[in-house]
Amino acid sequence: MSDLSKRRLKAWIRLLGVTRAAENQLREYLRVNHATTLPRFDVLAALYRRRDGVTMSELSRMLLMSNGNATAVVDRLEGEELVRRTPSETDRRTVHVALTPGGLAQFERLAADHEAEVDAIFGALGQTDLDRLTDILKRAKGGPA
Amino acid sequence: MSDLSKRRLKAWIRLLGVTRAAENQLREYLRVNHATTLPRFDVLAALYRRRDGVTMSELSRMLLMSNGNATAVVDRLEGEELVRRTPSETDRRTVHVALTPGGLAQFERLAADHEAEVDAIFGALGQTDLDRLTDILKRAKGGPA
DNA sequence: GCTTGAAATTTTAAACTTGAAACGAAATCT
DNA sequence: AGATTTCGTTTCAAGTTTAAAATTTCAAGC
Repeated sequence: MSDLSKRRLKAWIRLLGVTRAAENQLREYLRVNHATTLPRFDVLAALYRRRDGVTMSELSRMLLMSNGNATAVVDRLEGEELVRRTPSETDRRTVHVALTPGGLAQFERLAADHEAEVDAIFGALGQTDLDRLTDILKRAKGGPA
Repeated sequence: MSDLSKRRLKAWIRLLGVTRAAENQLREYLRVNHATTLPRFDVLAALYRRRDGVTMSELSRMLLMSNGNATAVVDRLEGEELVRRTPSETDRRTVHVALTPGGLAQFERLAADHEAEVDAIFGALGQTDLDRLTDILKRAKGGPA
């Protein structure tokens, strides 16, 4: 139980606190102003980034959620016609998920507001802060692998 | 849509990714090695920090979760005799929640392992990194209020 | 004392989340 | 080819989470 170990723990607790607070604020924002939720937004954002579509497995890996959960969220979005499932031509196990035109339109309306809200939450951080933060997080994650 | 705004968004996405990855790793660790979950651990940790007990409202504020959710988690922990609810003497609306001796013992078994796991996850970060990270997170949170 | 409003908690319904199990399909190995 | 294993997805049960409504209690003002 070294001193450095305790400092890592404290930093993690603070990291968790800031992240949860920001998530709560974004969740509230999406709920009040756009009547949607964070997981829905996350899925739409992932599909926006990969416009050609992704498999269910890719999706759950991108969002760090279980495959079972990805199925459930996509089910709901599909029910609202925001997302479309297409069976793969080459592998009958695989399913491709992609935005519908309606889903694309909805996401584009959301994205700008979402960015503005993030900008407000982290408004206290300037260029140098962001660079340092990004550098630290990069090394925390995969390490210099 | 300034450039700085986009950088804040990217930093937030990375922050979220690192935090979720770490949470997933800790969740898995607690599940496999201690047959428990993150929310249970969080509640026990909060009650360990405030050994005299806290009210339900305090608890939900500390953990940034809804009051209804705090009720549910405490219900289960109470069912397992890890936690005890005591009505307040002075205010009949309030309930004090505290660790039972068994809950205290279980948390102390968990805490060291948890710290070691956090230490492993963030092992790439040294003293300077942690200081910088903490400083940035402090300013991100409340701002210089 | 009575009313009104705020506070603390619980309850409820719906959504989210996970891990495990089930399923069909593809790949590998004899 | 046939058997086994692996892969991709869905289904399932249990637990987590939230927001909103309901309940009970307290505090103030009248």
